[in-house]
Amino acid sequence: MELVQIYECLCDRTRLRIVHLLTGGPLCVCHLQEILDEPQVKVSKHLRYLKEHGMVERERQGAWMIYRLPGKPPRELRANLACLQDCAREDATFARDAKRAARLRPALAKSGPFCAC
Amino acid sequence: MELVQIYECLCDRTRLRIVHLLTGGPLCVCHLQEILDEPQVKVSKHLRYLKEHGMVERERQGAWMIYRLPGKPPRELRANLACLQDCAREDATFARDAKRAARLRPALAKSGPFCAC
DNA sequence: GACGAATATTCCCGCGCAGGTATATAAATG
DNA sequence: CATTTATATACCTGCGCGGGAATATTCGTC
Repeated sequence: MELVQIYECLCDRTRLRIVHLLTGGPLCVCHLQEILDEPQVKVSKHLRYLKEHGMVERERQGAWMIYRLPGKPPRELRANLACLQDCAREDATFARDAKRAARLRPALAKSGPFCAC
Repeated sequence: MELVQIYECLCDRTRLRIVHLLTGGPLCVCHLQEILDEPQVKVSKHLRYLKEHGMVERERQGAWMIYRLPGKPPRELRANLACLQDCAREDATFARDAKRAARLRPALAKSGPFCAC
């Protein structure tokens, strides 16, 4: 993985928020959509971008599509994700995103057929 | 400084190399140009971009223009620069850039009126 | 002030990306 | 199979960026 590709993935606000959220664990699209408060197509397209650039993996779970960070991230990615987590701690938007995610993750664990959105 | 702006500055190969080089200390444009082996206009425009985004500062020194990283970088920038330095250590291009810079910096210290290019 | 060296700017082009609208696919449910 | 939910894709638009060619500016030297 090229270092510059990591920065290409992070240089958009929405993508940056998504990656930061996935830092806290996997999420489905509709949860991301609700947390970010952005239109579905926007979230979906950024997820596609991230997937095509090796930044995220996805896995179908019934009607949901679960996105997660790579299981075995290369060293540069791990370093940058740690840095991102560190920096995000002082940012209001990132903090709010994380709080919302914490409220929604239990629903994912239950893994019912339909989303709670 | 917005976190995403840092990534915007680093998401281009040439800019990434420039910022990494400045991590090792200030450099003038013609030295950057020689190290990167890129046309002058390309280097100059990326430097302009970096300056307008608060990533670098510049100072005239005779005929030269010396570029450097900000004297008091905010926390997020410091963290990301450290991360970049760490990641760059394992990359052939960054290593070669740094080696070339080490050979040219003494000329900057002498600070004659004209460049040694 | 003429010249050369160092650097910046202007003008142009092409491409890729961000965003939106509408439509398509896939899965679960009845 | 029809419907609803979840997600993806196709198509269009506008804009900003990367890159090159040519020109301008700034500084030092003679």
